[in-house]
Amino acid sequence: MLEARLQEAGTLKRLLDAIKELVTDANFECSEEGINLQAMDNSHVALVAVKMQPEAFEKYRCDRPMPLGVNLTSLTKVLKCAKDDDTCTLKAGDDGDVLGLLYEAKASDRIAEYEMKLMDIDTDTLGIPDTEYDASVTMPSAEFTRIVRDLSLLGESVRIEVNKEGVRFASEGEAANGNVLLKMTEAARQRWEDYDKDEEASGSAVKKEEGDEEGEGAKKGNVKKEVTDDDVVMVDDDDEDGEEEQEVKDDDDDDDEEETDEKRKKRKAGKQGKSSQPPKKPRTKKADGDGGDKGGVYIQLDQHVSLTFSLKYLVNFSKSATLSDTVMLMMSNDVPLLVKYKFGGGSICYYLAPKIGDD
Amino acid sequence: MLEARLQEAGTLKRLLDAIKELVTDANFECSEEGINLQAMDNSHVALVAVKMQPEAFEKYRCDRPMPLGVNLTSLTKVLKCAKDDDTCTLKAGDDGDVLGLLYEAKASDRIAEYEMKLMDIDTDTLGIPDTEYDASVTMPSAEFTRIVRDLSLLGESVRIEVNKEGVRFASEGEAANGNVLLKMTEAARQRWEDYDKDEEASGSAVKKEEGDEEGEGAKKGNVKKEVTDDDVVMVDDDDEDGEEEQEVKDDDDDDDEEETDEKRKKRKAGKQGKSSQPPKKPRTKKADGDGGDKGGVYIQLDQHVSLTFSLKYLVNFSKSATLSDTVMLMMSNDVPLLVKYKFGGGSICYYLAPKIGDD
DNA sequence: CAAGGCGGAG
DNA sequence: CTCCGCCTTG
Repeated sequence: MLEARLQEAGTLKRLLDAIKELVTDANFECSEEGINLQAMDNSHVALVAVKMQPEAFEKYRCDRPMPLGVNLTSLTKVLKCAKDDDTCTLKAGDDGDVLGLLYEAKASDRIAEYEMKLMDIDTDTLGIPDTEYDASVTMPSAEFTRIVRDLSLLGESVRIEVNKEGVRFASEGEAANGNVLLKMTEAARQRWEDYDKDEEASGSAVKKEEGDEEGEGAKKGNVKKEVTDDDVVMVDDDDEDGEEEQEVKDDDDDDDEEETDEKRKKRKAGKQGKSSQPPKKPRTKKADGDGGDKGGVYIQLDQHVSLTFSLKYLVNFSKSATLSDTVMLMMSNDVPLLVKYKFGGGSICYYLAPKIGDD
Repeated sequence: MLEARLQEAGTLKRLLDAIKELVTDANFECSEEGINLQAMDNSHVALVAVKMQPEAFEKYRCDRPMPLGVNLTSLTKVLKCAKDDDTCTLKAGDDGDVLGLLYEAKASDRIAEYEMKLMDIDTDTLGIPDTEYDASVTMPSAEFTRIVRDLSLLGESVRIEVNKEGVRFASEGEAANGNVLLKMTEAARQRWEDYDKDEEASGSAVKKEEGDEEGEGAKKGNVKKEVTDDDVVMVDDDDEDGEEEQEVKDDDDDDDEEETDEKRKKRKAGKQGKSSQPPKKPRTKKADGDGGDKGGVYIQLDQHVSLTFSLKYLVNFSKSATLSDTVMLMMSNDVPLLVKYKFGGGSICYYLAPKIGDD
């Protein structure tokens, strides 16, 4: 029996908007670990993996692992019936042939219930290579969206080159060639150097994706559980209170002359939007001399990489910018690119193999 | 060698948006005088002439005249890759087979470079008739956009009639006829009576367009203006007093026996919209009483003109409203209409021959 | 209200 | 397979 209450139906709506064009049917693998979805895109070129941990939910309960085979087109329709700020509760019985959705308006003067038929889906669960990436680029998701959209006007593919000064996106087309260079900035480094750490600590590092799959399929109860459900509720409440107040006050990111802890947190709240960035310790140093509190990229680099990808897919991936203000691109030569968006209590990862040669 | 740096890429983007549907390929004639473009529209009915003087640029250098044959569709794509407030630098070598575009974010953490292939274009440079226009109408560009869009819903063409009281746009269609009358106002006169002078002084009067092709505008001065301001003001005052009645009479010119409520309403609706026409205040007195600071038209008139044009083209021309709040319509009987928009350091002129007879 | 994406037709 | 028109989204 599954019961998962999401504070904001909008989260789920945006999630489905992000992947519904890539994948039409997928199993929502529900367990006490949360809900995971993994699927090849329709043309079997890209892979999308969504993870929603119990923390993503206001309340989460799942007695035993169960796969819920969902037609995403149908689910999208059903979700359209929710208002973004409705509370959304997912329910499934142990037989798992129907998914119930309950929408409750915050004012609780409106309750809507939907039931969606589920289906059996051949779960061709693919192992995701457990890569240590040579290069990791953390950048504003809107910037990534913009770049791939721009370049897709010119050509079919983009070469992404990372060195420690910056990242370059380059495309060649019939009518024109173009390249965009984003420089690493100190401000970006400070903003993001711990961005992915938090997640590893909480047990959902990139590398773990594969393990999860096997865990679900093969054994049960064996899964790591660093987080208890009780914690989830409490943490969630805390966030609620704190964020509200902070965001109200937040109207100027500009004036960080001297940075107080509070200001710093406020700035984060504003900057991250709906994303989940846990507050990080105050950093007294600031050095935003290189300008802009939104631009810039942060790069971690073991080795120079240069890879070519289909823009069509990247454009599709970039739809997830609605879920987070930040995106990470993880690359190693000759292995699939990982494009990762983190959002409150979860993440969405896209994998795309590089093009070989210069086609 | 050409190097031209534009403060805001948005200017160029808007310029291309304005003409790209009319013209697909054109030569950018670069010289130390600036950049000029002149082309017939695809169906060889209209002519568009763009001028960007060196002052339009933050930095401008062009060692020797060179024509850059540009496919505007491609250029539009490349320009889409710039953010509106990026600095945009155009570069071309002396061989002129490639146009380089460099976009720099103001924060300078983002640099994008594009290279566009150029082409050879048969430069059928057309002499633009060197007309002394009998009538010149200066008005808010948004108003013009609105009027031609409105009327294009009814019919194919519009008759533009100018007398010294105002300008009337009239269309007839299967389902309905409509006409919009804009009156000259004192406020508009004050706003615009010198509007085109500046340009004359700086050597780019309307008549000069043709001259520019050959070299430099030899002469200056264009619209004759025998109309005295005094007359205008007085007339305007009269209008103020008897606005309703005057309009009735105007309508009578066309066909009306007597004014019905319905007609009256139609006319008003047409006249107002988002436009200028300030609500008629009870005859305050002087001309500035008609005071919107945005509405009204300014008319210079030697001779009454009445010409008919294809609305389809005018609607296209009116896209340039993104470039300027003001548009000038210059007319003489039986010669092409000139629709002119001026913007920082440049101008865009459209020429369209009138329809003959009543087709 | 305008632009981009999708679907249908030639 | 390409182009045009309709529909949806920002």
